[in-house]
Amino acid sequence: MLESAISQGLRATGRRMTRTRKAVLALLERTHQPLSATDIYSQLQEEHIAIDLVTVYRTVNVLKELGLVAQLDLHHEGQSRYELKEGRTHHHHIRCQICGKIVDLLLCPLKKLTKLIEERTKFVVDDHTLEFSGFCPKCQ
Amino acid sequence: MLESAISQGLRATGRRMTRTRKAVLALLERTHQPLSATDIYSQLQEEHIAIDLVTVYRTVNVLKELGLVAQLDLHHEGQSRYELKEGRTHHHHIRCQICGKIVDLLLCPLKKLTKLIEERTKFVVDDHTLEFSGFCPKCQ
DNA sequence: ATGGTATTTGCAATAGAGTTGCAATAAGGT
DNA sequence: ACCTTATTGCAACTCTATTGCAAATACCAT
Ligand SMILES: [Mn+2]
Ligand SMILES: [Mn+2]
Ligand SMILES: [Zn+2]
Ligand SMILES: [Zn+2]
Repeated sequence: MLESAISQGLRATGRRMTRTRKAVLALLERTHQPLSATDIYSQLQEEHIAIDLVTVYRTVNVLKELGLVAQLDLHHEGQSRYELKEGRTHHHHIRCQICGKIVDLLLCPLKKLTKLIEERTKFVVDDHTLEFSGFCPKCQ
Repeated sequence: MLESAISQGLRATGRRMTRTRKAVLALLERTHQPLSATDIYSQLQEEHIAIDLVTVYRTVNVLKELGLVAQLDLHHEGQSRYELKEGRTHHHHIRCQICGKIVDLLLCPLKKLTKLIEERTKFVVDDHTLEFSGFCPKCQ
């Protein structure tokens, strides 16, 4: 189970598995859209799980430090979104400009390009972001 | 000259070419890095050109509406940057994680990929963002 | 050149995302 | 059950960006 596997990662860095961390993890686990901090906050409110918004921020930051969660900064969305990495490989997203729906693109086409860029720019490439936006089937 | 060409675009939309718009345009024209609003503000301060920060924001938004300026939201930079489109074609950037240097990547490798994504997701793709980060030659 | 009018500007207030300080609470090893 | 240390909630705060409004200014018509 994810929760106990994660407890280990938490303890290994002197951290503790808490009620709020369980709740955030469980929500991310069962949700298939990347969620913003306020999404997480209000979803847990609806489920009558008491958690402060600041705790949501601290929780996603811890999970990010442990490498369990990816932070997405989508273009023209004023806030970050978070999704579990668990199992899933590196991938990118497309977002509908009308309804906001976000779909995974289960591919990353940038391996070759990275080498080309390193040759041309003399940078060492460490990371990249790639995101598409447009109109989903329902909103066309 | 850029300024008079732009005056036309401004007037065509019932707008006016002003002292502050000239100053922001001239700065973007002579600078080769994408600039944030506060960059523009403080650079003009140094040049003893009086302009309020809110006017900088309003100016880049107008230039964006006219299609003269591109807004970049780079990953993990809390603020947007702006660069003139004048002459330059669609392109992407790489940023140094140490010194913040931003270099143009004079290519966009996403035309074929866009079609593939449209077929797979049934979205109509309208836009994309692509950005690399790493370590520049000096900071390695 | 002068005047009239709509646009633009600066200032102050405001909004929204995210962070920080600190006392109270709770996790978990003993 | 106890003790120590990490975590939480609340409030205050930071930072980027936007909005309302009165004063200033661009620019068109005279
Ligand atoms: Mn995803
Ligand atoms: Mn550029
Ligand atoms: Zn990728
Ligand atoms: Zn492109």
